[in-house]
Amino acid sequence: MLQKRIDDQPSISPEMVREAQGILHQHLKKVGLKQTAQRDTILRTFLDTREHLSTDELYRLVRKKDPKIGYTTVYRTLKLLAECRLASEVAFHDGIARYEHQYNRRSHHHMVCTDCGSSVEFFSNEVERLEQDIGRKYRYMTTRHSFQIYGVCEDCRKKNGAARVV
Amino acid sequence: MLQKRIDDQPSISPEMVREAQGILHQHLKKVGLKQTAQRDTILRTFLDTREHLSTDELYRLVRKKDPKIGYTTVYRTLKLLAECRLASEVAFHDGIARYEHQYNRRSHHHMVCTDCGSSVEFFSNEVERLEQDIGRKYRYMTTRHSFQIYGVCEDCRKKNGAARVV
DNA sequence: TCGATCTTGAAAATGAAATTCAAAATCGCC
DNA sequence: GGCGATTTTGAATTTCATTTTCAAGATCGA
Ligand SMILES: [Mn+2]
Ligand SMILES: [Mn+2]
Ligand SMILES: [Zn+2]
Ligand SMILES: [Zn+2]
Repeated sequence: MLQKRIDDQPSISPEMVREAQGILHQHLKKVGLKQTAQRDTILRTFLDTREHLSTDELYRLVRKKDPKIGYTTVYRTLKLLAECRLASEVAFHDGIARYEHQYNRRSHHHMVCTDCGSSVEFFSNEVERLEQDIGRKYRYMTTRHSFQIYGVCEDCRKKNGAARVV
Repeated sequence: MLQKRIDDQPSISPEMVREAQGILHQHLKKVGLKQTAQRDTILRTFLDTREHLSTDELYRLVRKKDPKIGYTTVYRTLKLLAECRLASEVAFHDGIARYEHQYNRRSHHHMVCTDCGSSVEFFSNEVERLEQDIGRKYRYMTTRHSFQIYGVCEDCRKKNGAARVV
């Protein structure tokens, strides 16, 4: 899946990788789980990307670093990363769960092309504020929100236009 | 699933049922499909509710009116209703697709309790405007958006608070 | 009425997510 | 360093909503 990005952030620095691993290790200790080489490999592979990865996509990347790591472990580790706020699930409504970096990352939303699946990220303070306002109004203790815009990107409109002429 | 409602609209009038059926029949003719008793029964059952129904929930209601109607027909008819804008899918992220009335209904969004699954509806012009703004900015032809707030409702907080004391 | 076309619904297939379980690894403790 | 209780791993299996299949039945224009 293609990714068009608004911000062109550099890949994550070694210090941030160490910091992120520290967060994972601390979380593991806190909930009585154990450090493993698999979990570290999966975290490092995840940090190496800036995409919105499905479990399967991350699994394929992890396999290159250690072919013995199984799909189930990747699936379970992604849940762990979400637990300690290193990753968060993004809903593109294509029927599969996707994850992206969350640590040291500015909160943002996505506009998704329903033709090619590519996406752009955008920022909106209004949406953040709305969560607070509506939560207060109806006495919910809000935890998160989900906001996506769907449409057809310029490239796909051009392609489809050309196809129609033929 | 419980439904707390902001607006307390009366159940749909006979005129609106007729009107909605007209819209379905017109759509069927337009795309070369046929009128059937099953489709009419499913539409009427759907209009009788004001909930956010899963296919299975609607199927159970339809069965009471005509036990011979199968799950697959309900599933397919809900897609038809969405096609002709009588229904729309709502994403509560509980793993199943839900549908609600769309015809003559003000556009709105949902705040969902992650404990009990109940929801409140709210209105926001800002969100509608944001779809336009972001679409224009990144040259997407936008078709729709999806916005939900998640949290814990007051009732669930009370219950959990009580449980904690015990 | 006729017949081409569409519909129906039980059954099967699909596919992502979740669970199972026995062998292997971790880590606090001595 | 080694012990052993506890957790992890990963292949295999299960789950479950959704989607497809297909043969018998219904629709509707001519
Ligand atoms: Mn993103
Ligand atoms: Mn609603
Ligand atoms: Zn596109
Ligand atoms: Zn609740």
